[in-house]
Order: sequence, then C-alpha cells, then structure tokens
Amino acid sequence: MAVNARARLLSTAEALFYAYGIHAVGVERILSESGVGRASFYRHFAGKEALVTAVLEGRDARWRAWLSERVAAHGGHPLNIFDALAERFSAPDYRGCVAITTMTEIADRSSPARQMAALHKTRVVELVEQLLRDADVPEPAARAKQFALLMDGAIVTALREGTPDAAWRARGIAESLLAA
Amino acid sequence: MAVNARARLLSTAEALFYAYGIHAVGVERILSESGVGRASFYRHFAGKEALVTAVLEGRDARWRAWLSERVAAHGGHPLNIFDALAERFSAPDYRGCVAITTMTEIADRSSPARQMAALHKTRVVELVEQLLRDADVPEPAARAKQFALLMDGAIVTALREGTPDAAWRARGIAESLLAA
DNA sequence: CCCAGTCGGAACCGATCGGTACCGTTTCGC
DNA sequence: GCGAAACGGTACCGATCGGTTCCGACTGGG
Repeated sequence: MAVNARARLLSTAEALFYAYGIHAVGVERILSESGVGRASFYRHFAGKEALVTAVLEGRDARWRAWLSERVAAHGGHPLNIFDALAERFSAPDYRGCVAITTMTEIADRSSPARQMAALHKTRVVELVEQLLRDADVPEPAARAKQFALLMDGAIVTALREGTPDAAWRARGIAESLLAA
Repeated sequence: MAVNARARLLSTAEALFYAYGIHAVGVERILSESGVGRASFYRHFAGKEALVTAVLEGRDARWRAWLSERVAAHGGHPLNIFDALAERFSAPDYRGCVAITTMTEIADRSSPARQMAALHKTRVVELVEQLLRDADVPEPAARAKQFALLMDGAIVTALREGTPDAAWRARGIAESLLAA
C-alpha cells in the first residue's frame, strides 16, 4: 500500500471528477477513497488544481489512444468515430467529457486546468483531421472542425438522454456532410 | 430595498450561476450581492436547490422567448437560429448554457434541477420543430433533433473558442442537411 | 393609527472546504 | 543492516459551506 501513491491519487481523482464533477469532490474524499495520506498528497501535487490538471493530461492521452484504437477496430474510417462514441454513450454511468465539465465548472480561462482542457480538444481535432486525411476526404481541416462540433454535440446530448442515440444522429449528419 | 426580495434573489443567482457555475457560488455570495437577508432567502426558497430550479425555470422561459424573437428578427427561417446563437457567442463574457452546466455539475439524474434542465432542452427541441414545420421542412421531428445536437455542439465549442465561429460552422452543417 | 406582513442584519450551528505541520512506520538502495 | 526517502494517520488551521433562529425596522391596508 505504500507505493504508487501518485498513481492511486490520479486514478481515484479521475473516477471521482468524472462521476461527480470537480467542485463537488473534495480533497478529503480523494484521500479516503485512495487510501493516500494527506501529507503524501501535497508532496506529489502543489494543490487540488495541480491534481486536476494532471488528471486532465492523463485522460487526454488515454482518451485519444482509446479513440484511435476503437476507430481502427470499426474499420478506420472517420465516420467510425461515432461508432466509438456510441460504445461510450451506452455505459449506464456515462457522465460526458471531463474536458467539457472543466470548461463549464471553471470560469477562469487562464487557469491551468482550463488550458489543459482546451489543449485536449485541440489535440482531438488534430487526430480527427489525420483520420480524414488518411481517408482522402477533401478539405480535412475544415471537416475536422465540423466533426469536432458534432462530437461535442453528441457528447452533451448523450449526457442528457442517457442513450447512444446521439452518436447515431451525429453519424448521420457526418455522412451527409461527406456526401455533399 | 425591502421589496421584491424574491426577484432580486433570482436575478442575482442567475447571473452568478451563469458566470461561475452552481457549486462555485455559495448562498452567502448570492445574499451579499443581492442585498437580501438570510432569513428572507429561506422564506422564499426551501434551500439552494429550490433556488437553482427556479432560476433554471425562469431562464428556460426567457431564453426561448429570446430565441423566438431573434429568429423572427433574422427572417424567421430555422437556419436563423444559428444567427441568433452567433449574437450570444460574441459576448466577451459568454459562459455557455446554464442547462448544460447543470447537467455536468449535478450527477443525480433525479434531482429537480437536472430534471428542469432536461425539460428546458425538450422545450427547445419543440420550439425548433415548430420553426421547421412553419418553414415546411420535411420530417421536422427528426430535423429538430439534428438541429438541437448542432446547437449544443455550437454552444460547447463557442465556450471553448470564445468566438462566434462555432455558430457559423453549425449553420453551414445545418444548411447542407436541409439541402440533402 | 395600529397591526400584520415583509424585510435586512446578525449570531449561531455542525460540517466541510483546501492546506500545513508533525508523527511513527514501512520500504528500498547501498 | 543502516540511513534516507516515501508513506499513512492525525491534529490542526482559518474560511466557507448550507441552514436555523431571533430581533428590530420598515411598510401598506383597514
């Protein structure tokens, strides 16, 4: 139990932030659920905000790796992005995107957490653009921004409806974009 | 100063919840900025959650009235929805949609605030559907759901980018949907 | 004119917030 | 096997959380 305190803090915090939001989860709860001592926490992180930023950074990397993998598994076409999203939306405890949550919960645009959330979205757009390029879709940069808007719209809609329907709806819109 | 305590509470709370989120704003701050006494607050509302719900209800009505009015001012076509959104997105202190914020901040789906937020989105879809019907767009119900997804995507994207560009992007997507 | 209703202000409650300091223990490299 | 580093636990800090209670002032209708 005395090793990997940092890793346990990160995974526990990520699960709690995802499920309940950032402001709703106190340091106290993260400590008790991770089994990490109070002092150890402040040895690894400058404070709660640093933990939030680190969680966002880790989630960014793993989320994009997951998306790449699932898109490839579904055939590798950019439209398969929405098949991947549908998998996530089907989870009964789906709670949206932590980056979006961060943007709604933290008003200060210059905050490290906000900037990390913005960076995540930028990187996702780049990933989508590469997928479009690989599929020889014309004007991949403009298309990627459109796809990103559809992805965010689907995520928010799925959070509201609690079903994967929004992924299919977004996929249909994306299809008609590519057909035009 | 001794009149309209309830109305002052609602408008102050709405401004603060919009700007900083729900969990980040304490009752204390709402009281001091509205000039309402602590006791008066609990005479008018059962608690913070009741205030949140009341704010969401009022905002729902005014937001839809505003959208109807702006769409009409822009010509009355369903595509003018995105012209209206662009106006909002241009505000330097634009902070997204309180209903979306509520859904990300409050995990409990059965909470009155969450249900009010969900009701708002349902009513917006109905409004959009009516606009589509008035414009003789085929399959208005399905189109309305697509438009709603584009609207939510645009709102989240605008919150991230801080520019009205997302409204034009969503409008472009909506145009190609209607052209197909 | 007076009284009932509404109001703002303040004291107070237990709980929790993020953060600091100190303690004794466990682990691991040398 | 010894010392340094990392660890979990606890007590404590001022501030704030949402909520209750009481009080004095102001206001408007009969």
